[in-house]
Amino acid sequence: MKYDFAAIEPKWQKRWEDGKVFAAADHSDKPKFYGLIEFPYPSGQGLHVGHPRPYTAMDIVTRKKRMDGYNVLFPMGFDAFGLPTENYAIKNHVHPAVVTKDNIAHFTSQLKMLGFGFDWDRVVDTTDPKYYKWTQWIFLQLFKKGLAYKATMPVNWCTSCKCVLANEEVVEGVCERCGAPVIRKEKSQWMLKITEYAQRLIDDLDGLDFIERVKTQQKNWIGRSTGAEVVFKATTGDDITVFTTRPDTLFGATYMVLSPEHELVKKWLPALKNADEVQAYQRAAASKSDLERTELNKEKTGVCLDGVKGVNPVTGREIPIFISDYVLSTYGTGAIMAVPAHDDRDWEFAKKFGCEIIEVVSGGEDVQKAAFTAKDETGILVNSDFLNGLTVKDAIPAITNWLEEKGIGAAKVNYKLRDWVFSRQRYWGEPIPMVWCGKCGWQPLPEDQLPLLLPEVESYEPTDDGESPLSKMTGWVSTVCPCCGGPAKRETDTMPQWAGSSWYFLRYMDPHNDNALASKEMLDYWSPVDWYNGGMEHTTLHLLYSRFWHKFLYDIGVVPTEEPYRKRTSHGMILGEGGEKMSKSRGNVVNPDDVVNAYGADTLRLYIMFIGDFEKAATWSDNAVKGCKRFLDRVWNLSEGCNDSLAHTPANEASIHKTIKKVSDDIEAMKFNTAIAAMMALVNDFYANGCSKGDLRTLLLLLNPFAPHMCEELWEAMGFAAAEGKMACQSAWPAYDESKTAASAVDMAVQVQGKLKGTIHVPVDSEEAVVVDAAKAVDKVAKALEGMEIAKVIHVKNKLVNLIVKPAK
RNA sequence: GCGGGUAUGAUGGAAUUGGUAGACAUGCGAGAUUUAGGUUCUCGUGCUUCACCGCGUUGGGGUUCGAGUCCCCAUACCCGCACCA
Repeated sequence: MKYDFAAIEPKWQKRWEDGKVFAAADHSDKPKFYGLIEFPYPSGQGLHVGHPRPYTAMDIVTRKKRMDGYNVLFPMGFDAFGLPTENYAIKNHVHPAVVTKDNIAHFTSQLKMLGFGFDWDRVVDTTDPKYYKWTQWIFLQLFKKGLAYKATMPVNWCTSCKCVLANEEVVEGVCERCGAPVIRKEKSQWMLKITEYAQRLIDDLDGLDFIERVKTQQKNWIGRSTGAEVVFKATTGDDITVFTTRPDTLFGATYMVLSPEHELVKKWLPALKNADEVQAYQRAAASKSDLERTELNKEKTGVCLDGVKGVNPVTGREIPIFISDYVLSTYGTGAIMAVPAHDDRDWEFAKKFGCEIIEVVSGGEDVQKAAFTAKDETGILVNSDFLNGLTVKDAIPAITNWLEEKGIGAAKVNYKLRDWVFSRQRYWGEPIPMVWCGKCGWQPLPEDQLPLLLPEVESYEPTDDGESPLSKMTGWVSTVCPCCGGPAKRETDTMPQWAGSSWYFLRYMDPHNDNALASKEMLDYWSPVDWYNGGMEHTTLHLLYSRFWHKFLYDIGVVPTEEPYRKRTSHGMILGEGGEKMSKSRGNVVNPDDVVNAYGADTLRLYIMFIGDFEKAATWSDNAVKGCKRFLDRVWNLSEGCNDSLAHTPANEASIHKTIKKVSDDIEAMKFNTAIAAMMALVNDFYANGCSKGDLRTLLLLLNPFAPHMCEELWEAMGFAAAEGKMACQSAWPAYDESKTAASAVDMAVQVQGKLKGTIHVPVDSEEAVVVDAAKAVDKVAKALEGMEIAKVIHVKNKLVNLIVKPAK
C-alpha cells in the first residue's frame, strides 16, 4: 500500500478533534505542563510558512510531554484587533468584525490542516466582547491604582496611520508598521506607568530561564543608570535640576544645556534678549521628525540664552545656559550640566560654541584635544577642591554625600524606559472605559457596565485632526457621569494592539469564565506558563508589556506568580529561496497549503524542523522538502518489510537506544534538526540490518511528535492501537538504557605524531596495551614506526591512540 | 559609536570535556529496475596531479602529543541600541 497522506491526514485530524484528544484536563493527578506560542494576528493573507515553525516546535514539545505523562495545556487564539483589518474594512466597506471572523475561520482551517495538537475548546479572540471585557477591566484596575493617567506630552505621531505610536513601535524614526515618517506631536494621551516597574522588570529576570539575548535586550531597553540629581541656581532665582551619572565632575561643569521644550525656557522667554532666535530654534526642533533628529546628530546645534545664567553650586561661577536638541526632554530632568572635558557630546558642543573646557579628572590625554571619559580607577580628581586626589570611583559617593548634606542634590537612578503611550486614535481596538465629566474629571466606568462595546460607526477612517472615528458617534460619546450623574463624554480613543496580548495566556486557563478573567483555582493550577516560544521582535514590546501587566495583577492579588513565563525561547525567521525575507512584493512567499497538497502536513512539519538551527534564520528550499518526503516514504515502506518479532533486532539494539537518548535530549534542547537526522540514520540502519515489528514500534513512538498523522496510521495498521489506543493519548515515551547505547566494539583512531594513520576495531574499554598492539598492526603505522621507538603513548579510551615516536638509538 | 552574534564541501547544516572534521539531507555522477519520464534501490561525492603523498573549518599568529573547538590580532557579514547626560 502506498503512503497516501492525502487520505491519512484528514482522517486523523477528524479523529483527534472528535475525540477531544488534546483537551487539557482542569483536574488531573498528572503533573501539568503549559506550553505556549504567540497567537497570530489573523491577516487576510492567511498563514505563510513562517507561522508553523514555532507552532510545530511547541507541538513536538507538548506531544512529547503528553507521552511523558503530563497533563498538557497547549492553546491557540487570535490577536485580532489591529490596523490591517481596519484598513481593509475602510477600503472594502465591510465591518472589521466581519473581516476578522472570516480571517479567523481561514486561519483555523489552515492550522487544523497542519495537525497541531491545540485544545480547540479554549480558543480566545481578543475582539470578542467577552474577552475584551477583561482587558477593559484590567485597565480600570490600573487606573484605580494610579498606574493609568492622562497626560499631554510630545508623542510619536505616524503621519500615514494618523495615530500615535509607542516608543517601541518607532523604528529608525519611521512607523514600524507602515514605514511613514514619525513626527513629534503634543497630544493628550492615556499613559501606563510601566516605569514604576522598571527595577522589578530588571531584577526578576535573574530567576527566569530566558535565553540570554532576551534578557540583555530587555535590560538594555529598560536602561538603568545611576547617578545624582544636582540643583543649579539660575541668575533669575529659579532652580535648574539636572541629572548626571558623573557628579564627580561637577567642578568641571562650564555650561548648561536645556532641551528646547524645557519649561524654564518658556518662563524666561519674554526676558531674553534673543527671544526670537530661541523661538525659531524651538520651532525647528519641534518640526523635526525623529529620523531627522538622529540623522543630523553628527553636527550639534543650539542657542545660548542671552539674559540668564546658571551658577555652578560648587565653584560659584556663573556659566552660560544653552538650549539644544541633543538634550532630550523626555529623559532625566530634560536639563544637563555640561562637562566638556569628560563627555564626548559636551566636548563637541563646547568646541563648536567656544565654551571653556576645564580638566577635573587627570589621567587622560590633553582635554583640549579630546574628552577623557574613563570611569574606572585610572582617573584622579584635580581642580576639584575637596575631591582632589580621589579616584573617580571614590569621588562619586563623596560628592553625592556632600550634595545631600548641603541639600542641593541626591543620588538618583534613571531609566531609559518611558511610560507606555496607551491611546490609539483608531476604531478597531478596545474602547477605553473612561468618562470625562466637567465637574468630576476622569471617571472610570463602573465595572458592571463592562464590556463597553464598540459602537457601529459609518466610517472607520481616522480623522485628519487626529481624533478617533468614535468621536463622530455623538450618541455614543454622550453619557452620564458615573460619579455625579451629570452630562459627560466617553473617551473616544481605543487601546493599542498590545493590550489584548498582554494577558491572553491567562484567559486560556479558564476561557469561558464570565465572572473573572480566570478563576483563582485555574490560575493556581496552571500558572505559570512553563515554556513560551516567540519571536525576538517582541522582546521589548509584547514580552515586556505582558510581564508588566502580570506583575501588576500579582500586586493586586489576581494572579499567583510574579512572573508569567518560566522559560522563553525564540525561533529564527524562514527566508524565501535566495535568502531574502518572504514578502508579497518579492513574490517569494511560500504558502503552506501548497506544500501540504503536494507532500502532506507531516512532510512540511518535518522539513520546517529539519531546515536548520531553530534559533537562526533559515532559507526555504523546495528541493530539500523532497528529502523529508523520501524519509517518510522509507519509514512507511518499513512497515511492509518488517518481521513479526516484538523484540529489537540485535544488530539494531545499540542504535535504537542511542537514538532514543538523542531524540529525547534534542527535543528538550530544541535541536529538532539533529533529532530528525538521528532518526534518519536509524532508518538507514533498519534498511541495512533488517527491521522487526518491535524496532519499528520504537521508531514510531519517537517520530510521532514530528509526523503524527503517519505514525498514528502505522500504529493502528500494525495492531498497536487495538491494545494501547491512539498514539496521541498514550503515555509511553520510550526509555533508553544507557549501558545499551554503546556497542560492544568500537572504531578507534590511530595517530602517529598526532597525524591520523588509520583506525582499529577493538572491544569497548580495551586496555592501553591491547590498543597499542592493535595499532602497531596497522600497515601505515608499522611503516611510520620503522627505525623509530615509541617515546610516549596518549590513549583516550574508545576514542583514539596517539603514538609519539623518536628515532631509535 | 556601543553591545551581542556568526564564519565549516557545490548547498542546508553535524561535530559531549580540545580527541577520526563534513553526521543527516540536498545537489551532482555512475549503475540497476522501468517502454519512457518520474518513483525506488545500490555505489560514489572536501580539495589536489584523483594510486601514494600533501592540503583542508574566513585570514594571520600562539598554546598543545593533538585545535572547527582555547588565547591574541585582522577581515567580512548579521542582529540589537543609538545624542539616555
